[in-house]
Amino acid sequence: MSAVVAEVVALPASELIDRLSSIGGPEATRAREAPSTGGDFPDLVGAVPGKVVLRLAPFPSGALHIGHGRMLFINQHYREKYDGKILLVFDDTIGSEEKRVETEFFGLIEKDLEAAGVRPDAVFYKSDRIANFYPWARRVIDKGGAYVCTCPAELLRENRARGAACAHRSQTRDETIEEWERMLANAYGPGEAVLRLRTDLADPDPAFRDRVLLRISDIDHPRVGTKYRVWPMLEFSWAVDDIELGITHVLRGKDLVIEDRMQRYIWDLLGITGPPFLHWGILRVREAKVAKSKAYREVKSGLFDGWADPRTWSLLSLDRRGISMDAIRSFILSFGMSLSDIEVPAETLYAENRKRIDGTTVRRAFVADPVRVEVDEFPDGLSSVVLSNHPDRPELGTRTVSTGPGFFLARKDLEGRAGTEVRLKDLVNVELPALLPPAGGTIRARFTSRENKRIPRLQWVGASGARPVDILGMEGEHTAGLGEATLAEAHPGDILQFERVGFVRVEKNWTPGASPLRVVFGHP
RNA sequence: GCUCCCGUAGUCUAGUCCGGUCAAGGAUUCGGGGCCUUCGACCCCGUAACGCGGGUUCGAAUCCCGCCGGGAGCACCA
Repeated sequence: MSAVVAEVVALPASELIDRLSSIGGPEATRAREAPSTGGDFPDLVGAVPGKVVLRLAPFPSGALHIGHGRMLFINQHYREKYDGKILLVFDDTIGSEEKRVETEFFGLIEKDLEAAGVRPDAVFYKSDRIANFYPWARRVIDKGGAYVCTCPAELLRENRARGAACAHRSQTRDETIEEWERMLANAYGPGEAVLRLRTDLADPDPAFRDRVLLRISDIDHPRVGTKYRVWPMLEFSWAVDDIELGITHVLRGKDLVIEDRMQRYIWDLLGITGPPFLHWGILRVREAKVAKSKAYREVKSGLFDGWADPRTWSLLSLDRRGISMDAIRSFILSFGMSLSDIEVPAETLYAENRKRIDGTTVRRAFVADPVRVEVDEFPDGLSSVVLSNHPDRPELGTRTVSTGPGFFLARKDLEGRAGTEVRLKDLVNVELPALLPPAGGTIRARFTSRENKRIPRLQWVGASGARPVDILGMEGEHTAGLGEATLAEAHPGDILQFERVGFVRVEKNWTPGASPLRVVFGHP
């Protein structure tokens, strides 16, 4: 029975509703009326459970970031809903000078997917499939749907804006075939000739007028080198591969809407019925200001600490900060398939993560910029104290830490409190001296009482056994401080809450005399 | 400028297709209180929204028209 309950509790609300509805009865009604916390995901038209095939198509030029996360988790959501398959298709056509394919990112992206728990059912590389695009191009040409244009790119653009035809547009089909063969036979250099789709120059959408299907590039591809010179554009390659790979539903960002129309246009021309398209809007996390290209530069230059640097906001970096993929998934799915562009504060993601870790995360004391405080008249026999690991969760146990008379307090906590009585949290009350010391100095405070007074309560670390700690912050900055002695037992991967600082993830354990405890700041 | 898309509280979202059960639900933020985690955890309570103007209707967040605002595309990038 309990196993059944656990299973039901673990189900996403949408699936719960589906299942209850299939059972029928009053439960179904209640579930349907229950308020939804998540976003809305429409049914996929024509989807047959077990037969749905989706695809992820990243361009290997960087680590996946939270925006890509939306692609990942939406596809994953539908895969689960319909018991479908997900193909990972690296969109590694030749790109451009600015946007290059790099080998290292194939592995990195597969790692990202694994971390996200999205296991593709198969992996493909566009670059393996280039030759196959040529006969398809020929089919389009045979239908009279394309022509070879040798206009310079700028002229092509101008004509497109004006809706003007160039001389090449009136090519006969045979001429096009001949020119196309010449393109394939290396008669043209890069930029000298392209195969263009013949749409309608009067099309109201200037973006849709005679777009380019294939072009010539001599860029050295990391997987296939210079084996091919004629490369497909994204739209054409997908017009082919969405059919060849048997994709049943294309889910993509709304920046790609015009590509839908291109693909459909080509399919109509060839008498093919392709899959339907669904889109989502742009998702931005307010704090994630670093653009992908900048992150790329900073990682390359070494200014950032690799793709897991917190400043990249890559999925890898969030994992490093102890933000679970499950939290990221819920966060992302809460936006549904909305087409409006959204900017959401990172706090919303943090809240999602907190729900998962707060109840199970032990509390530890840490003070930044520590000031040594000697407490005069500190009670004899109070050499240690038993503290709860979690204020509301006794089941998380306790730990014993050694106390005074020597302590470290955070300088920030001391500021403005000279000469006042404060409480060392969970311990004793002391009176601070009238003057605070310069950096590195020691102050003497005086023990006053042990009663629980409602006065400012300060975080403290017992001087005996205090461990050095280094926190890597979200801006890549390091904060040095001291933590309680129990931190000697913290291991890489542990998630802790430094009280009044925030949740951190341990990256490197403390080693006597060699290394401080290194942690990465997660979130408040 | 042209094309397409989107407008529910500070932010995100449910509801809009099939008008009444929505004097609009949830999350987060914010405010107040609690707490030996004060600011920034956690718990409790609370504030807060249908972009504007017309129309249809007994009745509109939901349907129609106009306006305004925001975004994306207009690359031989993806």
